[in-house]
Amino acid sequence: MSEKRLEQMIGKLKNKGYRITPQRLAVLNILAESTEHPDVEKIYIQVKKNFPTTSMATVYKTIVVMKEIGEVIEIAFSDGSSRYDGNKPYPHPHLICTKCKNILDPDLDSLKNMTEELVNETGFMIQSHRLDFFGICPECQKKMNLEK
Amino acid sequence: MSEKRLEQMIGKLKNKGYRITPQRLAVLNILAESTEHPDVEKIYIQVKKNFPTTSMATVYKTIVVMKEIGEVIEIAFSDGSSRYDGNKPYPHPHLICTKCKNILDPDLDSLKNMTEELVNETGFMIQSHRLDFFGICPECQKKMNLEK
DNA sequence: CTGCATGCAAATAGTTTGCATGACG
DNA sequence: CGTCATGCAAACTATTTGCATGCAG
Repeated sequence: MSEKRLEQMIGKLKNKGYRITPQRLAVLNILAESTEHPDVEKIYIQVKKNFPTTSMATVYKTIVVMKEIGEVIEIAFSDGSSRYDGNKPYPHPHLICTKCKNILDPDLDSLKNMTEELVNETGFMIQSHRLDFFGICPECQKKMNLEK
Repeated sequence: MSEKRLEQMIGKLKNKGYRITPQRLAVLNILAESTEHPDVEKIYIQVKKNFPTTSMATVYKTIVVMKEIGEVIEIAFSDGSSRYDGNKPYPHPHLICTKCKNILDPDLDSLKNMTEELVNETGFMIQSHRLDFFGICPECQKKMNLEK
């Protein structure tokens, strides 16, 4: 499944004339496999396990390339941090726990209707969107109750 | 109308024990009046017109305070830039033109339903959200057609 | 082989902080 | 008057860039 995803990413890279290096592959692997929307730090740590010489710069450069060719999306937060998603590199809703920082991808079909409504009302040509919900996940709610 | 908004902001500041300085007032004025979601730069330029000695640091510090007391929201984008809204300092949808960078506040009542749906499905306790649509506004669409 | 990718270090940009001075309450 | 805010400059942090070397194609 995410095996396929990795193939897709590699294919697109080759198509665009980029080279497939071991470091890039390692970064792609994490971006393709991970459904947890990792940040740069996390990717870097992971990549170093297999490729100890890898530099932060390479991780950043790889992400820039992947964003450019539309195979990775960035989710930037107001605190300056960013998380990345190469598993579903298209706009989709996020459900973010402000306690444990986990990010889920809920299904929200009604979003399509909302977009259509917006087009009709405003005349905008919609290109993409961003929908994040912030809250406390059930697990963290339990923990908070126990602490009291 | 936004006169009232300014009063609100001032009141909250006083309540929390913060002082009302001319520089803060100037920043608050812009944040309260403006429906265009200005960035720090824009606020700074405006404030300098009336208070030439004002520093960037003061603008930043004022924004930090206003965010803390919930009277201003920040909209951070993936390119690192941020825009601020003191006119409607609560979560609401944005409609952003990627050409001219204008930001509108559309009405989308169905968002409430969406949130309820989410709570039922996931058990999350929702605290806030962020909903941005990116596209081309009607004016920019016209310009693009003329250029062809 | 040729040129793009790597990785180190230096540069950058936006934001934050420390501190002496000034002014709100 | 005491304390907090200002404004300058320095510090900081995350990201980007330049360049010599390495390696993919």
